[in-house]
Amino acid sequence: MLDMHQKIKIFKALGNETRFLIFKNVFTGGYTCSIDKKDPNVKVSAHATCVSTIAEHFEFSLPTISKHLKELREANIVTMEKKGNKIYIEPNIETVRELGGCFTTLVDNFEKNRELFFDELTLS
Amino acid sequence: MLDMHQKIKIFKALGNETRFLIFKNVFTGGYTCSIDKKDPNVKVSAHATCVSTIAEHFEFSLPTISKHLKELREANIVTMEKKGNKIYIEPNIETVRELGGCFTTLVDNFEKNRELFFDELTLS
DNA sequence: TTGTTAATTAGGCATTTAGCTAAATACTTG
DNA sequence: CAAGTATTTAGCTAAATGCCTAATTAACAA
Repeated sequence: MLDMHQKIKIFKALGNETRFLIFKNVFTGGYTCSIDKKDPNVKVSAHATCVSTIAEHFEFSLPTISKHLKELREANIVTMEKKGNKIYIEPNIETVRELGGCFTTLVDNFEKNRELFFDELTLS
Repeated sequence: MLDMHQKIKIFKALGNETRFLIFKNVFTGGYTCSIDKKDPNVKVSAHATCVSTIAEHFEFSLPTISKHLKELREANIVTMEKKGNKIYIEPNIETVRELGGCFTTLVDNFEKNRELFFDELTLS
């Protein structure tokens, strides 16, 4: 389960346009660069991409993108794995799934509680 | 459907501990103050609470809480309705539900695409 | 070993954010 | 209308954020 501070970290990470777009890119942009051009046998996964490849899609400097990626990693919504001198980045599906679940649970509980509340009213 | 900038606004709003806790309070703290003490017939909803009641739960000044609430409202995750000289605040369930759905869809699509990707690999 | 590529760290600067107090606005009540 | 209650606005400051360039680290390749 994600605790409060983990959730806040995730929201802070995604609450910036650049990081949001980087996150999107990690999710959707992986196919074109998932396999190392020089060594097609090196497959990290269907989606993995690397820091400089992501940076190509942005106007910002590489250090800026690197720093943003660090924040996404610290929020645990992407994973980074070093292979050779590259770092491969993937979305952390488990965390994203859990976060979605939190919202769904929140809404469900709210509506259940609201029902209970009005039930009590009609009884009294 | 929530567009990108709406989502970023929501994440930014929830990516601050104070606002996160205010949001939590709007969700969970409503029962004790939902009915106007002086006029029990004024019921906004099972959950509505007001600015100063929320502020009681925090060490911060009222203007600070007010400003945070404004940000939550502008992110469209709470609604505020004026009745007399009080403002009643409720969670915006529809937005929260939609946000949860976004994450679920994201995860589902990712996994579907991953399946497709590996299917293609085995075919070739 | 020397050069090249990939990424991070350090340090600096401009902007934004999060808090405060004091003042203003809006509504209610005597 | 005057006093009281609820909330927002204005204006300020300290801290955090987001960006940059230059320097550093790490791995690979000739």
